[in-house]
Amino acid sequence: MTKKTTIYDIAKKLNITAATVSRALNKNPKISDATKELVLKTATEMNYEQNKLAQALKNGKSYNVGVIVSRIDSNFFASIIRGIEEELFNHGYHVIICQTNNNEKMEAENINTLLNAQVDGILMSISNINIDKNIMFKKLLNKKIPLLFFDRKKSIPGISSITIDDFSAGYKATQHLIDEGCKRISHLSVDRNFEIFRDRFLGYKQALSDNNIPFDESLVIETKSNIEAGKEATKKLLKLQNPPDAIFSSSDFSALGAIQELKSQGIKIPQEVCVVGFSNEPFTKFMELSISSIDQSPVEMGKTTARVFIQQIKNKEKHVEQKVVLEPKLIIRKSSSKQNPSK
Amino acid sequence: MTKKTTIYDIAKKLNITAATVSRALNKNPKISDATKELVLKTATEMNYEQNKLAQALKNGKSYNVGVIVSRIDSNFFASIIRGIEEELFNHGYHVIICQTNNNEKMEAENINTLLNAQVDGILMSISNINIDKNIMFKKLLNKKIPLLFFDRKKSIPGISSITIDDFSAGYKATQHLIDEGCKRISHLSVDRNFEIFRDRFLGYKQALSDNNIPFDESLVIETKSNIEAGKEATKKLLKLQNPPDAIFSSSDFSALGAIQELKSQGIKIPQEVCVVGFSNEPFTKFMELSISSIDQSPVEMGKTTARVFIQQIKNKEKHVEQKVVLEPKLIIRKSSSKQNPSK
DNA sequence: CTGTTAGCGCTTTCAA
DNA sequence: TTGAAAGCGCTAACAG
Repeated sequence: MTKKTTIYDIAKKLNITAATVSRALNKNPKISDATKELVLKTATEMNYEQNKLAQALKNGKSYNVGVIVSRIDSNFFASIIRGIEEELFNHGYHVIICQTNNNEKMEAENINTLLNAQVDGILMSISNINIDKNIMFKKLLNKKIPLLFFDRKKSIPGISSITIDDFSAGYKATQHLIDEGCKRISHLSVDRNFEIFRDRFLGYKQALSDNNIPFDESLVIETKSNIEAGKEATKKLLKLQNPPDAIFSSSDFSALGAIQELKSQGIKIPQEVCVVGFSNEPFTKFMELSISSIDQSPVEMGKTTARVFIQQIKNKEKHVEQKVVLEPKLIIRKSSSKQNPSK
Repeated sequence: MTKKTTIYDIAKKLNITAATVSRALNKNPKISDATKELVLKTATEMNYEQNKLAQALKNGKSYNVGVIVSRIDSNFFASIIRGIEEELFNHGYHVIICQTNNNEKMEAENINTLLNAQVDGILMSISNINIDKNIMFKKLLNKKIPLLFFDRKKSIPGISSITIDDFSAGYKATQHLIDEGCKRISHLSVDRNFEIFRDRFLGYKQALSDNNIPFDESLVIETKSNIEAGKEATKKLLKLQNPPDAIFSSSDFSALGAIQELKSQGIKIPQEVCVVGFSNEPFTKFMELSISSIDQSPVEMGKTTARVFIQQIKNKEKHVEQKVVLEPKLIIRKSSSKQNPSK
């Protein structure tokens, strides 16, 4: 519980000046090896600890990075953050996390407090904030600190983003279902104001078109990303005159709901209806009837986001806009393997 | 991209002094409402943003709290962090997350960088650090900033902890299996150097004893917390002369492994063997054969941890040691419901 | 109710 | 190679 030792204490003890101590500690080449060593030694002796705060104030660099997500207790975001943290830690940065619950007000508030905290950058999966009107967001854009989007992005000139190719993901999933012999493929979509969900939908549509399967509006239902919603949507689909023989869901949770509903109505999966989800949530693999899904390699996405951030920090002025697009992986499991249901 | 405005800029514009501006901004009661209003107004006009760094340096309070866990991409820890963040946000604190991967070196390093970053407190789920020998940890204990344990604690005088009653959890799970009519209950344990795993084991043992069921060493296997380990352990158990009719696992993942192994050997669950896991991971609920488990209410645990931290910060000197013990909830699902397998 | 002054701990010109 | 001095932006004690 002793008083903190500062560079002044070290300086006094060594009869040198604080500036020299500072330089020695920072391995400044203009300091003689002798004093360097001496300073380092006494520093540890006196239990000296660098005060990053003072350093940050002086240098205008806090070595803190803000990460904004809707919620952290989703495997997808948690994995991204894991990637970010691991990568950034190696560069001496700390990660401050903020949750928005998809609430615009919270998004703005988080940006605000992060800016006040003088973070060196903000990495965010953007949700409902209005990028044209929101004052906080505009303020953020005017800052010199890098802003990066991951997963959920908005297209803004000069702003980098790290995403997966959601169009390709939608396409792959749909093509796979077609390859399995499905003819009437329905799609459980989520709010298509989000680019990611719109792109998945467009990929789905394109795959149909490329295979000369007519697009049927009634087979597309926009719903929430949860089990109950998946059930409800599936109920509706099954009431159609001509019900689907496959469901591609933009969410693993609604895919699970769909499966539960299908089962409860005695419909065989995958024989009668194939199902593919999205995100490769852990549970999809664990189910007895394992669920096919799209893997977004979230840890990799996080690491990449961190790397791009580091690049931008290093390059100072020339913040080249980077649009990194990771390729999604289709994971085929039982819920959509007619050929080889033992898979 | 304009230069940051400081309180000095505001002061100059208003022909008052920076101190007054500071006071006005901080709603100091000794400032006239007139100037207060004026300052606030010009502050927003000039796009003023408080620099928390300077404030922190001056006050010795960063309003940052460090949270150390083994990994963030586990539903349990992610949920705890969710709770912590939500609660702390309301008090103006930010959460810096660190992952250790159960590695002592990383644990120490994280403590070190967090202290350098001048966090106002450290909330951690401790794993392998040696509290008697590790220099960094001792340094931490000598600090005036609060240290709190959640979930995985060590008993240290003066240090508060927020845990669940793991003994009770082990007891409840075992008692439930006994109530289901199981006679030979095995236990998949994890490294019992951790208090939590030891306590679960002890609860298990106590329940057996209270029900006059002899404790059989051969039914207890210490294993890792993953599917493969669960399978392996179960294989061993099934080779016993007198195999178990129930498995209580300290981990949902090894419980899942156990279930997979049992099934592959054609053993009926729960009719022939009942299974109870631990942690109430999301997947346990989603399985067709849903898995009974112990819910640790992680979000609540996080919120409670945050609240205790806030208390300690407010009470300054009198850091009363608090040992909050939350009651675990047994969630009975299909994997252990002989009576009512439809449950 | 407001101004003056000093300082949190560190870095960084400028000089020597 | 090192020292002296100023300042990052803010707050608090003291004075008026």
